[in-house]
Amino acid sequence: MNPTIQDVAKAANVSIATVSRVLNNQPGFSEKTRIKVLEAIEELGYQPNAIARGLVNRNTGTIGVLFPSVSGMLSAEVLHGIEARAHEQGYSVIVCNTAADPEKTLRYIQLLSEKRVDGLVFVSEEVTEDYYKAFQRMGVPVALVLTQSYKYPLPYVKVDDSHAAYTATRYLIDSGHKHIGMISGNPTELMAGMGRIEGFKRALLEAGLPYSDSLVETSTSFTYENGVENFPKLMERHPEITAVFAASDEIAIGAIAAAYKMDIQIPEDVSIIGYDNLKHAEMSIPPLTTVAQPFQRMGEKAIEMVLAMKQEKNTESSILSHELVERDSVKKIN
Amino acid sequence: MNPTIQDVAKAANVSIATVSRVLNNQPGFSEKTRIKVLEAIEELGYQPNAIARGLVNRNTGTIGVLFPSVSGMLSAEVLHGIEARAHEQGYSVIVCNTAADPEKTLRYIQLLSEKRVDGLVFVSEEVTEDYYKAFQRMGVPVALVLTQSYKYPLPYVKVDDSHAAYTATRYLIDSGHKHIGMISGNPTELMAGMGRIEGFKRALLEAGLPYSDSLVETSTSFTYENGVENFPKLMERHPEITAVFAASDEIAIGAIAAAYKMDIQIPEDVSIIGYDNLKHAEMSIPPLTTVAQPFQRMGEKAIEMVLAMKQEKNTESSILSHELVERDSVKKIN
DNA sequence: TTGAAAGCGCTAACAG
DNA sequence: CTGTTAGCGCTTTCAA
Repeated sequence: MNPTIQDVAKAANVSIATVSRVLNNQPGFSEKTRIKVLEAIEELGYQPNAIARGLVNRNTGTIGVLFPSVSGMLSAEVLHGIEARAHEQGYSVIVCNTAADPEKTLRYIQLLSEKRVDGLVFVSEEVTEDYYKAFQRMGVPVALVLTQSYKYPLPYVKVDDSHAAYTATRYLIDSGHKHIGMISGNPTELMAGMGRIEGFKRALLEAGLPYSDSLVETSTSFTYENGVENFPKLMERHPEITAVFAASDEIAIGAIAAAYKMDIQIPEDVSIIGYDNLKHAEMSIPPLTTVAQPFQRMGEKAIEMVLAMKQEKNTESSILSHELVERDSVKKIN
Repeated sequence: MNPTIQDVAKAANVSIATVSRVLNNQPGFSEKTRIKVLEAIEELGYQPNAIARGLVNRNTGTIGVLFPSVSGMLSAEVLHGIEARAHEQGYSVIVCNTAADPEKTLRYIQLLSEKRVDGLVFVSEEVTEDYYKAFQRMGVPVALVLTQSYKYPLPYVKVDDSHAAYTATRYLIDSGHKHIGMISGNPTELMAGMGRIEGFKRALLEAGLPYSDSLVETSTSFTYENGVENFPKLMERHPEITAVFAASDEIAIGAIAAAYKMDIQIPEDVSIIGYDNLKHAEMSIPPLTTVAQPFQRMGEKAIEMVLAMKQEKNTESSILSHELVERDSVKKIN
């Protein structure tokens, strides 16, 4: 058995209340007793029991994180930021992989609720009514990452997808391209999907370039496979295209692979710009020009938000700024 | 305030003991009271407090995981397996990013100890004396992943690196290559580094091919950058080389990038085989032939091990089998 | 500056 | 079948 505060008290010849006081640095003990207690602690190798502490304090010093997928670079980056800031602030994080499954998600929220986590970070998924109800029952702060809710007043952190897509497309236009296509992710993913298409469209229109829906090839998701599959389709329908905006780096890299097979040179024949700036992007051949999302920062910010909400009960959402990362997959033409 | 077991008891007109019984499905209540209690629970929206429960039961249903880096595909995959199996068995997982920093690691172990986690999974790092002492003080099962300890009796799960490296090299030899080089990771990382070099060497020798230390270019780590940096060095020193074994997929992809710049065609001029089979491998151009490590399975196995140790107090380590994944980065010559 | 004692919410004997 | 009660290890009044 681990020694308890009782053992320490006995060894130091004081009451447990006193031990508790020095442990928590609360006023009410002399220097002499402090030393005595500290010595006893040292000698016994005493470690406070965070569980007992949590029971009386009503806080556990842990935050739950819900991901639709924990493998995947994107989640890994966000998690990294979350973990770092959380631990820095004295919190631990419990990770849950919902696999984007509503039932599983609900079970996890329930679980985290029973474990009395002090807050929740919810990543990438849409907040359904069920989820929101569960959040309310928990009564702890919840922050959204890479998603937002129009129905429920939950603060979020993300980039302005539409704006970022605009930036990417604009870069293609400024590089001299006039025939630009897009391989989008799943447009029904309201959060990530629609905004990017919208930004793409706006950039084209604003530049006086013709836009038609056939210019965007929509995928079911944001994967490499989507890229290899859809690039050929897009090029077949619009052979005049000289540049494409991919809604994710994975799609972009898939597109590059497809192009390679079709004997289309990147960027000589067709330019490609990605979205995300994951590790993959710099490792591709050619290195991928892309719009960076600050994933780690998002994770950090999310923690800051839930911690702030614990105090002040409400926080602002934040739109983090994206950044264009120039590498070698876009050719400047004139 | 959340309703407590007291509230439920009151609402159902029974004692808290009875409520506890139906909650835990312990014998000692009639069907009628069961219903009553369940209704009360439903009505109040009662959720058992896992913290209180943990205090009396002396188990928290959580397992701590220590990673040297939480970003990085490799960790993400392992974590995925850990998370999946843990939750399946009713456990949650707390992730800690040690950044391979001894002090930080010690602090985390301490923290997890105070939080009374039921077990620990320790990934990729060497177990120092300090760590081991801390493990002992905690008195909970610890399983090692992707590392092992010769000094301390800690069960581990990994692949046989030497054997896997042998397999990779052998594949190159069987494909007709006679001049084979290697770009290794950090050989001072006893666990991952040495074994792979050893396996490489053995395959060469066994095949009657000449081996010299200059055939292996050692890196400081296992990254993409190491690959781009060291491939040219290796080729300069040994222009006769027609195939190289890279100690990680990232190194391999870096090497491919370097080759691309040097106008060396992969696999026409030089073949490359990787190690790990991360997502990157299939996304590279050309798709990378590599030796797969079952990372997810390792994570699952690690949880199985700590859970088994909770019962039987000792478990065997396990060497998972690697697998050669043929893609397009190795040319068969004759 | 200190200690006694009442919980935090729950489980597990022990009685009935 | 059911209730009473004694803790689990800690924090926090309230007195001394």
